[in-house]
Amino acid sequence: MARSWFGDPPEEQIEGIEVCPVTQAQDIIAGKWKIIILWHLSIQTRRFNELQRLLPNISKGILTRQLRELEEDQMVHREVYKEVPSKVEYSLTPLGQSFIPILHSMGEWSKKHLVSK
Amino acid sequence: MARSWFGDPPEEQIEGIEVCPVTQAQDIIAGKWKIIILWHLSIQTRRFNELQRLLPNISKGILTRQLRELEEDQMVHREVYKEVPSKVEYSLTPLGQSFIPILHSMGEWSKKHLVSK
DNA sequence: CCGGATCCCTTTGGATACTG
DNA sequence: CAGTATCCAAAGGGATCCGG
Repeated sequence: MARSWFGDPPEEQIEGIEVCPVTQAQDIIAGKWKIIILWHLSIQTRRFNELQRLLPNISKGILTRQLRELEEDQMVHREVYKEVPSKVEYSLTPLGQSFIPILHSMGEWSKKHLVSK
Repeated sequence: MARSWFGDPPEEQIEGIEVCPVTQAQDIIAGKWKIIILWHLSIQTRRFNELQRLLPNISKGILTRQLRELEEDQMVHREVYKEVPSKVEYSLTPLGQSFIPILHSMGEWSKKHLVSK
């Protein structure tokens, strides 16, 4: 698309409306299990296997990936213990903890409005 | 998946922990644009074209699909005006409105914690 | 055995052209 | 204006295998 004008044809936004702020959050909590994982971790620190058992039918691979992504987004902390049967604990980072109220609101909202859906 | 056992083989849950409640919510707000759309509608009712312009680069097809899914989940109401240049307005249903506090919390959280991520 | 990497398939998102 | 239909690309998810 050639810009055949001089000057600087502005991007033609709708009135000066800025991009809504939830876009960032959306990005972090996307993924089929992210919110659920965060919710469980908001209750207590969990080991890998515990998480897997808590989640309906998630596979190891997926769980690993979702956790890694949450780690990259600074939401989850991963603590590896160098033991014989290896042991890894996941917990919320400060950023993750700051998200807890929202998680619990969502939990309440779910229980209240989505009962038997 | 056939249950080849008599009795009722318990699902081998970890201690009596029930499925976390956010699962339902997760399902509704999954989808790349759902939260963003809901957020915009929480500010005011919008027409199809307005939404399309408010969202960065969403295509008609996707926008339609996301809106339809939100409609199925009773989050969004679709009002069609039988006029010559057709006109459709989207707004939040009562259920959708009950979700507003969470949307705004997420917005605040985003602004506060994810500034320049 | 625990945790994770790999591979493959399904689902989702997206560009474009066409319709009422 | 507000969609549908089609086709394509990309992401996401899941079974299996690998390293300690």
